[in-house]
Amino acid sequence: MNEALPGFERPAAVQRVVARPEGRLVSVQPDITSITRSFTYEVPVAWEEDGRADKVDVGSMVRMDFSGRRTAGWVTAVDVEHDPSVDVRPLSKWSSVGPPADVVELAEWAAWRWAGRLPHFLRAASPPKMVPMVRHRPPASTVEADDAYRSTFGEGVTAVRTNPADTGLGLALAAAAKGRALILVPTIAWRRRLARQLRDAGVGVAEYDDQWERSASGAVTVGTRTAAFSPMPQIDAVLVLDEHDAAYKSERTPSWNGRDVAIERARRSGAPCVLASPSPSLEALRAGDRSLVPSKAASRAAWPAVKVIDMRIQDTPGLLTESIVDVIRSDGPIACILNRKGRARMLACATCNALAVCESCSGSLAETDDGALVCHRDGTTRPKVCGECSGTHMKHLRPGISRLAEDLAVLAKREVIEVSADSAPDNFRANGLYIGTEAILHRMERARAVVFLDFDQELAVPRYRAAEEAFQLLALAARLVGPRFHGGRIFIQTRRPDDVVVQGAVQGDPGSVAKAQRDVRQVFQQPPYGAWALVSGAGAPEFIESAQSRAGADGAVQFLRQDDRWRFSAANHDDLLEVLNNTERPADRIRIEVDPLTV
DNA sequence: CGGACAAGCTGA
DNA sequence: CAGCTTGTCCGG
Repeated sequence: MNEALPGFERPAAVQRVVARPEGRLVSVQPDITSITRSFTYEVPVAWEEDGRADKVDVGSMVRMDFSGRRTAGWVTAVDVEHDPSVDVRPLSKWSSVGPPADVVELAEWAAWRWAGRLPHFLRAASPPKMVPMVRHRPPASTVEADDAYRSTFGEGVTAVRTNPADTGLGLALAAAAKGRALILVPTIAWRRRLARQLRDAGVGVAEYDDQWERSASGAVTVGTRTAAFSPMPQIDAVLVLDEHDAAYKSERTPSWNGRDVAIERARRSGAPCVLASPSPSLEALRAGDRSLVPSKAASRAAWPAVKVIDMRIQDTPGLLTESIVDVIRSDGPIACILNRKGRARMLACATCNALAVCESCSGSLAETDDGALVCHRDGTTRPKVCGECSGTHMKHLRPGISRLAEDLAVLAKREVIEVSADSAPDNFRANGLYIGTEAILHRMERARAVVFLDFDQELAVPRYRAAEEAFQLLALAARLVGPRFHGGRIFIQTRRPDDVVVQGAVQGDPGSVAKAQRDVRQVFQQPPYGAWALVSGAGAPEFIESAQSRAGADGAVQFLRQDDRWRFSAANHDDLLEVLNNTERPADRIRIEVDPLTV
């Protein structure tokens, strides 16, 4: 249409093609998610005169004409060969310093590892505002590591089990004592706190990504998952605090994990890497060349006192038992936890109080419309009969939080403050009684006691990581209430008092939980002893079909259909990603989630 | 992603 | 068969 109108020709720049390029040639990845390859451009000869040409390096952020429009991009290679069969256009602008060459390579690795697109990772690695230049500064580390942490940063990867109340400052200082340290934390609040503490201790700190330029100049860098792509010119130590935290995993596609990028980055830099957590993930224990755990006595002392309330032998019905009356009437901030997430209904036998669980997988059973019991995990059904005593009367165990809050107020003889995702108090009163979901544990900084009103719900979640997640909640509660000599107490109401997760907290022994989990995961080849990915979306059926024909009959990758999504599983990531990355993408959208947490 | 162009559809 | 929609390809 435009071409037909006189005087409305396209701008000359768009049509200009360099027939025989005179300047240096570079590869550029356009900042367009669906474009997954680089294209050759010329560095304009005129840039040689004013020094702009010297700034064009791998990672540089530039602008150029691409397919008829002006687009941003990253230089992914310099001094590339001229291919006479394609036109070469000049770069139109040098925009900013970008990620250094090793981070561009790291981003390429991450795109492979999570079957994602390169621009996504390059964005995470890029400055939020344009940076005209970076001056490298020598590391100004005058700190000395505490004796307790002096040998923590050794060769390779070390999984460190911390005390629940450990703020990570000691480890962070030990990392900074090594030189240019990269420190990852799960939340921005933690980043700010730790950066302030390090500054107070005399460490020059950059907070990623707000202080991108400072990070690029070589400062000790603290940040959340994206900081794994920080532009530090050199890395002498990597520290990941609370490495088990699900916040390290991006919930959007590609759902990459900052901890795992940090491990890879440390490996590539030859830097020691410490993965710290009060409840280490099996992934960290497996990735670690060694692990450091406190003695059983020290660990026990660092945990709060844990009181288990056996719900099978309670006289009063409901979740508000006699055993918690004293604590909810006592002083100090008290948190009562009742997770309502997931609408899974649970049933218990009216006669013997046994929880209705699946015989094959011990997932919780819900009641179907026609009165049978169905397992959330594997879908098996059985008649509404108690597995313990053959009783046929079942009671529902799922009161709502608001209802419970009223009863709790009566019982506690004080005001009860309800906390949920959308109604959270700005600050927690020193003497308040709170009830809500596990979000409370993430919001409060300190508590006198934490009461898990219905811990079976955590144990019975139909996911392979249920036990690990349940124990992480207990570790979080342990952090809030502090060690037993501090008076910190946790109350666990459960029908499974002997469960390894509950006993792990009672004994203050996370190791026993990890060991039990490891055995199960190894037998069933679950992560990290196998690699999983979920594929869903409109294009999924087509994708699965070509993936299956590609994987062939040798069976390196298995395919399991779960409703409208498929689970790919393989013995390791190499086998899994070989299929995921080399299977042609269908026209319809698909979502690939490598290492899903909620299966 | 988004422009270019091809092939398919529709109404007179 | 013009005029429009929908689909597929490809970019330096």
